[in-house]
Amino acid sequence: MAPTQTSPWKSADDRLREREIKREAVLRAAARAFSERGFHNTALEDVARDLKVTKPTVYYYGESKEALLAACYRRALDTLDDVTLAAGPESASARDRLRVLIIAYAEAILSIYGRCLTRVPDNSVSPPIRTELRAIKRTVDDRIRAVLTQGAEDGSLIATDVKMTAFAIAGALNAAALWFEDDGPRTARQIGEHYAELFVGALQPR
Amino acid sequence: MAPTQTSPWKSADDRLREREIKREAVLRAAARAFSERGFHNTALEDVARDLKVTKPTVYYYGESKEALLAACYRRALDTLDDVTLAAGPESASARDRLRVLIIAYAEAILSIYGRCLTRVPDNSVSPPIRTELRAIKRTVDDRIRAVLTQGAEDGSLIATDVKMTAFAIAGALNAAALWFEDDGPRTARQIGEHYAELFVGALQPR
Amino acid sequence: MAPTQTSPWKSADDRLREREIKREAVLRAAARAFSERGFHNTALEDVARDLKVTKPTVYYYGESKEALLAACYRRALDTLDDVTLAAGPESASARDRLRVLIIAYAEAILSIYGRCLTRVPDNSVSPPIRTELRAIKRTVDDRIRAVLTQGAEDGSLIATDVKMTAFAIAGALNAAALWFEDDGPRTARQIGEHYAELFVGALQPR
Amino acid sequence: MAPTQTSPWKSADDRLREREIKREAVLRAAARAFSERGFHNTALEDVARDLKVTKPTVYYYGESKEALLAACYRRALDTLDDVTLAAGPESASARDRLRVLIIAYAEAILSIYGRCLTRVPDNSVSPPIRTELRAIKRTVDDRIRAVLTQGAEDGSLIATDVKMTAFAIAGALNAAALWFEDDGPRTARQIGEHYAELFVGALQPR
DNA sequence: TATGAATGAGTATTCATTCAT
DNA sequence: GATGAATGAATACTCATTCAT
Repeated sequence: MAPTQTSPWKSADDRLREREIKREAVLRAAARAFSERGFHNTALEDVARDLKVTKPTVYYYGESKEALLAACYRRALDTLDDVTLAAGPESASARDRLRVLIIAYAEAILSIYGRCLTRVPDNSVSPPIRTELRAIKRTVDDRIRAVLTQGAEDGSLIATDVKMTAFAIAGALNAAALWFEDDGPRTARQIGEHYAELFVGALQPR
Repeated sequence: MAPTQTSPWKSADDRLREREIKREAVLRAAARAFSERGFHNTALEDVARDLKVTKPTVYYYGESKEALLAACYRRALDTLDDVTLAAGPESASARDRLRVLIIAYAEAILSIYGRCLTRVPDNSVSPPIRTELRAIKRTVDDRIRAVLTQGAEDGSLIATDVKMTAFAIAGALNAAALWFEDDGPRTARQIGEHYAELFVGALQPR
Repeated sequence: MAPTQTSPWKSADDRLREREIKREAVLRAAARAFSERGFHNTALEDVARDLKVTKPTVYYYGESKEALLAACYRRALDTLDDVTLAAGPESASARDRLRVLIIAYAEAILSIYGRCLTRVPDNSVSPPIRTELRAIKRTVDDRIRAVLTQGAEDGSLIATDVKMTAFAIAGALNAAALWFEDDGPRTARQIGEHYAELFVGALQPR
Repeated sequence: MAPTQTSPWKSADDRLREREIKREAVLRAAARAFSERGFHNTALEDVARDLKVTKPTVYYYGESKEALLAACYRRALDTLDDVTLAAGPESASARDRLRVLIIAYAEAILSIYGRCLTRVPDNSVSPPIRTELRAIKRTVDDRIRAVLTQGAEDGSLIATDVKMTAFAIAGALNAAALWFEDDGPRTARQIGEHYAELFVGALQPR
């Protein structure tokens, strides 16, 4: 509900919110440019132009080009972290959980940040940040393995080699992020469902 | 057999051969640097230093930086093209052919050129070259699909969705190229065998 | 004692006074930063941070960065002008006047503004301002020469080459401003006395 | 003697020599620009223009702007180090040695590198380099003090306060470097002689 | 008064590429 | 064949300055 009397001055709160919105816009523009044109083929000037602002404004919201990339990576990985954690109730069968997880993973990895993560090699961020990012990747990988292990135990999935199977699933989904486009014929969710069907089918005990 | 009288001057033939050897060395050094440090984080000066020569020498064997990258890509794709074409006699069962193909694909994609192909985004080569390369990729993909289709027909494999299955297989193998190292614990062949087992097992009719 | 009824609103007078105090604080902070870190290595943001305000506030009290520097220079030169003018009564012997003058000069040149003057080259202010400043320097120099000339006349000092002697005295004192620190072992006055002793002794007729 | 047959190709030796000459030219141009316009008011592009080359050429001979400044400083300090070391035979009277030393110091400090040293504050070089430079300054200062001490001992000079006297001498000479110009009315040597006369006279025992 | 946001202008630095030797 | 020298073009980043609020 809007206040009866709206002040033309923004409250401190509004300003903070607006700032967050703008920073998010900068990050999205960067992620889009980086994933489409490549990190080094993108000048921050390009990002600025896409946003219809000037270069220093981009710097006002993002410390440096590298920091921008790192922030995009983190957005992607944090989302992956969240969604893989929440992949269905532990009470459900591993098969159902795997289905949910694959779909959620697909949606995350096919998002603009996810595409940035898979398409831009991490050579361009400093080793400490690289290490930090790899730790999250590892966590996400562990979540996939956990479901497969559960499946081997409850008999709802065959998983002779949990590690490799997890790699194959993630690899296949990541590969999809290399060609996926927002305005393509299928939505991220549809692709996720397709892959879920494929893998759950392939891992179905006979 | 060496000639009875060896001249200190090289024959035109020798010269050509030597030139080929040197060009190959330049390409390998470039592929290694590009895949390890990234295309734009690699200065041709670095490549030159690795070879213990100077920058103009690199130019003597490689037209330009972009051309060097394109040549690395082609080396990788041509090999993939060759090995997928030769994946077992058409007379063999699709299951056996798939096994052979996966192993051969793995060896190719885990080679230094294959790693360059998977790790370096193709944003940095000109659109025409990109198109050319994608055509070869498509051919290779078709080879995988063909084996899967054959498997669906001869009953040695289940492949409800040939296209996606092919993508998943290639995606998983390509993903392996992101972390594979020449001096790691397992050889490319071993990894290939592992994946072959995994996929052939998963696609086994019940 | 406070007025019986204090208004929470400041009088126009108070406001002016407060403004002067704040401007002085800005100038001192600028002088300190410029002399310690250098003019170009100091961003106005740094000055603002030292004062715990923001950049536009600094602009509110100082027209521009260059104007700030010019104001610091003027503070220093005006003080030098004042103290060298007041160096002892004309009736005193030149020797005594020189002693007083050297001490006063030392105190002025070792102040924060004096250090700013000696440490920051005047390349960064516009030629017109440079000219203006040099005129004051010249005046100050003339004051020193006048005392030396008086000494040559009244026989209390030997000064075969007034011009060079004046240069040497000023040069030595200015040089001290390059290493002097407020919290060093000796006060500005002590250093001044030391130099006074040195020069008066050296210029003592035999 | 030129060889009877001059080859149009430069020998490796010639090349090295030429390179040294060019590097020296770059340093001199940098020192000139830095001391006249100030370090930060000089763009390397300006230096390049003075030399009629392009910016990257300047980089070919000088690692970075800071390194260029440091090299200028070192040129100046090394010369000061050399000439103060060689200030007359130890057998000579301290008075004569002081005369020689002041003249030599003056010539060094009034050279283009010396002027760069006195006019450009060392805020712009990194702390390690600053430390290194200050060590040389200290050595030079010690040389002056040593002569004064010798003078106090052999009775050829009065020096009640060796440390301050040395500071005064160096300060006065350094100050001269602030206004000296190559095409001014007096040569560096003349100025040096003038100062030598002044100080030796002032320090003459009565 | 004081501040958050935005910008114009400038500059150090890098690097692919060329060319005379 | 191979190299030292030189350059054109690009780009990240900084900072003084302004303005609406």
